[in-house]
This record gives sequence, C-alpha cells and structure tokens, in this order.
Amino acid sequence: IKPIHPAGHIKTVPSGSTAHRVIVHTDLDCFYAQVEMIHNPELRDKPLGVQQKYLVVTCNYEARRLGIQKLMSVRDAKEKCPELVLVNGEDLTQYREMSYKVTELFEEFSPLVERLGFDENFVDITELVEKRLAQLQRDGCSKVSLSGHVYNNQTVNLHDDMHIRLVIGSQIAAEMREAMYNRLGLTGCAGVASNKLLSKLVSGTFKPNQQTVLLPESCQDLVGSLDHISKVPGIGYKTTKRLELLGLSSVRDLQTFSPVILAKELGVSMAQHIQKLSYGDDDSPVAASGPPQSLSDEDSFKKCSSEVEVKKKIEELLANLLDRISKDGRKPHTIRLTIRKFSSTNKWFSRESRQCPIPSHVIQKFGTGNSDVVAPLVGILMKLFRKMIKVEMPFHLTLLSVCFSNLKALPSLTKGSIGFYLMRSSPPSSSGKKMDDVPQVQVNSCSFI
DNA sequence: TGGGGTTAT
DNA sequence: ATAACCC
Repeated sequence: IKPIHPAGHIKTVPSGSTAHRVIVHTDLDCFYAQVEMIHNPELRDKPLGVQQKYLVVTCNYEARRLGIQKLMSVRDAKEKCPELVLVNGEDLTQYREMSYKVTELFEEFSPLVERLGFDENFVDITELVEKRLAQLQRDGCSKVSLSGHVYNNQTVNLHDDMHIRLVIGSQIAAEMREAMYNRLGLTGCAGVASNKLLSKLVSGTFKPNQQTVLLPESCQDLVGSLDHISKVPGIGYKTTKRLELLGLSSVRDLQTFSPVILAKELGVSMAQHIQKLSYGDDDSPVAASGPPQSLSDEDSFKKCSSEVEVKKKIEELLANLLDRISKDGRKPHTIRLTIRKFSSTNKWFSRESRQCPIPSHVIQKFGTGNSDVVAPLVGILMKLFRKMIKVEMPFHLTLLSVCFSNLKALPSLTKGSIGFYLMRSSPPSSSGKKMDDVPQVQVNSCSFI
C-alpha cells in the first residue's frame, strides 16, 4: 500500500460524505429453512420446505436440487417431489428472533446496520475500513489479500485507492460471515461494493454461502447483466408496468431514455431516482434500523363472514401482539386494523385499514399484566372494523391484521438518562436470558457516557 | 401467493 | 389512509 501523501498522511473520508463508502450486503441462505434445520438437525440431509398456508415459501438446497422453488404451491411441490418434508412456518417468532441476533452481531462491526426483511442486512463499514487501512500504513505492511470472488474476475490494482478499500472490505465481510456461522450456525452470501444498490446486486452472483466484491470498473457490466428493469431493486411491479408502456424493458433502455419524457410519466423525483439506479448510482445512506417501527400480526384464510368470527380472530392476533409488545418494552400509541375483502377480480391487492390513537389510560397499563388491556383494545378494533364493513350486509374477508405502531420508549427512559444509552440493541427482556448481550452493548455505548 | 416490514404521498 | 417498495 502506498501512502497517499509522502509523509504517510492518511486521506480520511469526511463524515457524512458519500464519496468513498464501503458497503456490505448480506443475504442468508434460505433463511427459514436454515432456522428449522438448526432447530431439528434430523432435517439437515432431507429435502425441506417451509409452508405457509398452501405455499412453500422457501426450501433448503436439497429440495432445490429436486426442483422445488420458492413460493411454489404445496400441490406442485408434492407432485414434483413426494419425499419433500414440510414444516409449518406461519408463526414467525423463531425467525424474527434469529433475524435480530444476526443484525445485532453485525452491529458489533458497525452501528450502521440496515435491515431489509428478516434475512438481509446492509452494513456501512467505511469507518472500519479506514481504521484498518491506517493501521496497515502505520505498520508499513505491503500485503492485503482478497477474500472470496471478484465480480467479472476483474484484476485487483493495489495502487488504486478504492480497490484497496474494497479488498479490506472483503476481509471484513468474511469475518462477518465467519462470526455468523461460529456463533449462530448460519450461512449466507455477502456482496461488497461502494453503495447499497451495487452491494445488493453483487451479493447474489455466487450463490449459496459465498461472497463477491465489485470493483468500480465492472459496475456497468453488473447492471447490464440484469435481464430486465424489474430486476433493479427499487423498480417494483407498478413502475415496471409504466415503464413497459413507454417501451422500456432493458436496463440500457432506461439508461438512454429521455429524462424529460420519463419525468412527464413518473414525476421528476421518481424519474431521476430510477434513472440513476439504472446506472448503478445510489447515494442513499445505510440508515440504522434500530428496533422496529411497528409490530403486526396477521392471518389469512379462505373465508370469514360473521362478526363473532372476526372478533375471535382479532382476539387471537391481539393476544400474540400483546405478548410481543411486552417483551419489546416500548408502548404503542397507535393501533390499526387491516382487512382484505374477497373479490374474484383484482383479488391479490387492495387491503383497507383504519387506525386510531390508543387512549392514554390504556397505554399506561401496557407493561403491567395483559388482561386489563385486551378488552378495551378489542372494543376499539371492532369499532374500526365497523368503519370498514357494514355488518348488516353480507361480507367475505380473506385476511385480518392488527398492527401496533407509533412505539414510544418507556417514560423513565428519557433522552438524558443513563437508561437511554444502555437501552438500544436489546430491550429489557422479561426472561432475563439475554445477559450475555450486555457487554457488547456497553462497548458501543461507553464513549457516549 | 405468506407473513411480515419500510417510506412517500 | 393508501400506495408504493422490500424480503
């Protein structure tokens, strides 16, 4: 490594700068199936699928070799592979818990960890990379070795500033995956690049349990390798349809399309955003997720058509949520009920919801036993229900969901207090089993106290 | 198509 | 409150 300046002065990245970032994206291999196999090792060498209702939502690689795909119907899956073992994955509790263990593990590397679903994380390791680079330069060490694959098999140039940083990033990514395996028993992929979009795209290039780094010169090859605009993260179903109406289908089509006409279709903000994405350009920061913004519980079914049935389902959902919120420790200030009505046309979208503030006298009673809070909440939820459904008319629901949001910390944990700073990554647990988490929290918190 | 999540309008 | 996005 050559010193950037003759005196060996280190060029640091200004805080908040978007210029020389190193981002890791991680993606666990068939996450739900992995959790089930840890839970029951007998399943390890068998083709395994995780079932929700009549769908196989994910499966292990043994099952994939036999032709099972994600989101395949149970009927098709059994037909394709009669030996397929199915476990029910409708209760997400164990997946959610393992998911947060992974995020907390990554937070030991950098506080900037952003969750994407239960099985993906972005980690901004720019500062860690700078620290290691500085240390290497002080030591006068001239060797750094890359971990994992390089996208396109591009040659690394150790005289290139960004190449060196990305190579150090690949070592850190390897350490993160090692820690994940040693401490949690989980395998997964990682991608290292200069922004979130690119790190996510590159992490999937070598698939189970491998990692890949993208060097800047191969950026256009990466985005160009996507066979359709809908494969660009951020361009979803609706936007894809509108772009197709403009005659666009490849990433190159989008790159070279008139920005003026695109802005007329999508608005200038959205137009600029997705056209930048098409070039692999993404300046969005890794936003630390922290604890969740909302907790919800839902259930789908073929048919629910009477008020007593609705009340029963709502009570079930609420009981689960109250359990979860008491473990979280925070209090919800808003409650929402969501329904999905049956309709033969347009049947997979269109949900309706109504929400309202939770009365303050109900909020107070949240931490203390659950039972004095359920009756008023069921009352509120049934009122919300009647705002959407005229109960004297026939109705046919296929989903109910209850959501707590506007979550606020306990009154005692105000901004200036010690408790606030010790609170972050693991909320006080009623079971007290997580005492081993405390030391790592303090490592991150001490400098503030 | 499940059972979750987030942010923007 | 809905609509879009993500897994």
